[in-house]
Amino acid sequence: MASTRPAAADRPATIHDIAALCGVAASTVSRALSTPDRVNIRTRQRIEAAAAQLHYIPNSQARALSSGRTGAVGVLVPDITNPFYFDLIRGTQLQLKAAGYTQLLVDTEESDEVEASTVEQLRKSADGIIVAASRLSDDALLAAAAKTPLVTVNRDVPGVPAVLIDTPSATSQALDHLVSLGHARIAYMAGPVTSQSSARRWTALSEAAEERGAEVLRLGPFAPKTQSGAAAADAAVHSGVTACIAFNDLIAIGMLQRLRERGISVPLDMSIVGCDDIFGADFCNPPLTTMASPIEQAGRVAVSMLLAQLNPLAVGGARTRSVMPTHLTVRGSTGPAPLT
Amino acid sequence: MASTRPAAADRPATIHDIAALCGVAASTVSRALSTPDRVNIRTRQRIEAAAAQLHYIPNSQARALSSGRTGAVGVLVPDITNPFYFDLIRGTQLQLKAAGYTQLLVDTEESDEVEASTVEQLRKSADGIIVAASRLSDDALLAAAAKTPLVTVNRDVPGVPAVLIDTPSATSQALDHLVSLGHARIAYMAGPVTSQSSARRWTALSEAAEERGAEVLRLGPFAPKTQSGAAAADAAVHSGVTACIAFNDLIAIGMLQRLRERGISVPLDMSIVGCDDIFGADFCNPPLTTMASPIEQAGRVAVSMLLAQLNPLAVGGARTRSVMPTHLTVRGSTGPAPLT
DNA sequence: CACGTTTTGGCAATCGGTTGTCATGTGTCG
DNA sequence: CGACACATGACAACCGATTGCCAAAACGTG
Repeated sequence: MASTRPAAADRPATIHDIAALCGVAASTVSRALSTPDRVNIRTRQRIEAAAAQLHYIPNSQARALSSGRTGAVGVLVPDITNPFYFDLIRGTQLQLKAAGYTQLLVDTEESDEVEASTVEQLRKSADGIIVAASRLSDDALLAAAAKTPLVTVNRDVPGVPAVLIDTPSATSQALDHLVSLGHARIAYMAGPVTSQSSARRWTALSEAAEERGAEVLRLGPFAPKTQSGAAAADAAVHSGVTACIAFNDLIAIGMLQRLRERGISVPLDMSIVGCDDIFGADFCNPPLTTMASPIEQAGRVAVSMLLAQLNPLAVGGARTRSVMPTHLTVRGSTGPAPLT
Repeated sequence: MASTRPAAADRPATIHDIAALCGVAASTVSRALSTPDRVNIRTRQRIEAAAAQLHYIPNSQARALSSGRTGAVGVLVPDITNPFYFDLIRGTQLQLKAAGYTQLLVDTEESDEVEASTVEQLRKSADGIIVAASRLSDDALLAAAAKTPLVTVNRDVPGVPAVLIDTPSATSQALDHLVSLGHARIAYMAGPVTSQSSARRWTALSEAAEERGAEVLRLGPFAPKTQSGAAAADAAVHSGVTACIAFNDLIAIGMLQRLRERGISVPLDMSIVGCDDIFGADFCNPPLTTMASPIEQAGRVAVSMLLAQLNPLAVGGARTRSVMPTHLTVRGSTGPAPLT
């Protein structure tokens, strides 16, 4: 049909196109689509019909610019290739999508600098941020949280909403498990020095060990990668312990491989406990005894907490801290202590 | 200092703040920052100093709105939790960051509908799109590529730039390997029906089998998850083959687990070949013989091809197709055919 | 029927940049 | 020394939506 409008080009439709088609003002279209109550139901239906007909998709940039809300949430993880984060990412992705948000996933490469600059960057282009296993200092996190809605995962800083995974308590379970199997000298293969969860876990472990009269020693730090497992295994063997609790499954799996290479039997000569129950923990050789937790759920909870900050509609203050339970999953990598 | 300007608030600095500080127009600031040559070097330096002093960070929304360029690239994968994509994602992330782009990672949940709507969505908020293992039809992909710069990975559609992983040729290698071990009846455990790589691989495999006088049969389809491995293993056992080539490592690993449960020895009773050499393929039990390729590099190449589309500065036409080599990595899951 | 109240919808400013146009100012050359 | 090209920077129009403000319309009531 011959139209007098400038161009019904192939270009995506805007509210102006809709307005022209309906013979109303662009602002009315905007209202009809975002605050339906402020507009006559019949006008609204005409507008909705026109929007559908034109395959209208709102321009998120423009919306962000004028409203200040971007509809995006940044999710920062230290290492995308660490399977631990798969489930977390999956959880955040699902929950964010359900709420109509877009996930901006960034790998901070275990670097506090990348993390800091990303947080700063995201302050403009995201409505909120979820930071997993932050490498930032408490102060930096606190400052960031003051400027942007932010939720941490596995990082406990007073004043910053957080989802915590209760590995410390699972650590005691792991210790009990090993002690009951007759192990008396146990090593903790520590994670990065900047990792708060590693520190918390070691504290819990050494306290629990004292109560039970077991001896624990701390080795490392080790990078949370399977490659570090070789060094960890060698350190463990050299230290003479009969059982190890690793910072995470990656290190534990790496140890398994190295010990096998060295002809040291797991669990006959050495027992290994991992942490996180990542992809692979159930099919490595031997299958790994590890501390499991509902990671995907942690991601969902983190999103919920963040959204509660963004839309403080609920009267009661939103939960600002959530602790995910963790339990020990016993598989084949732990067994009775070798006879001396 | 007492300033006459409206507000030196805590709010992030804009080019207007810089302009006011330097006593020039905002447009000059814009030019100084984006087209430095168009501005006097001394003015420019003053502006740059002011920008640094004010910790100026450009607002990406505003920039996107007026320039049309968002500085973001969408990366679509069917399943974030599939380890195959870790390396790909890592590759795209690194290369994109190096080029100053932001990665928008989306999990399309193996759904063509989600994929289609995401592509449409991203058309506005990203400068280009990389689609891994697309579930869309050739026509849909072609149409999308016409509207948005787009590169596919592992999906060959004429007219759409693509990075292909040459698993078909590796499939022949795998077949040779198995035939030389004495296997005569071999099953291919197919992937999703919508997966083009699965189809291509089957074609290559059946052709190669004909040349070599081996018998191959196709079982499935199976979902690319370890859970499907159980069904795959049972189907393989029932079919009476002595060796299987699986669509990917997830299925292969699942088969390993199931066969172990059923007391069938790998590789004594059954040989298994996977594909992708994902995380876990080297430490499962037994370690998996699999077809390996430089996935991270594939991600980087995909980004390069996309960026070449975005900035067609090079005179010669950009490469529109790139094939990544694949080779067979022999580990413990394959061995001589059992004596009949 | 007049008046007050509530809906309803239009106008225009605004978000923070980019970019085309144009008026200067500077330098070079014949 | 005049003419001309070019470098420079100001102005203003946009990009596509949101939103405060106000006027017109619709409604109800006495």
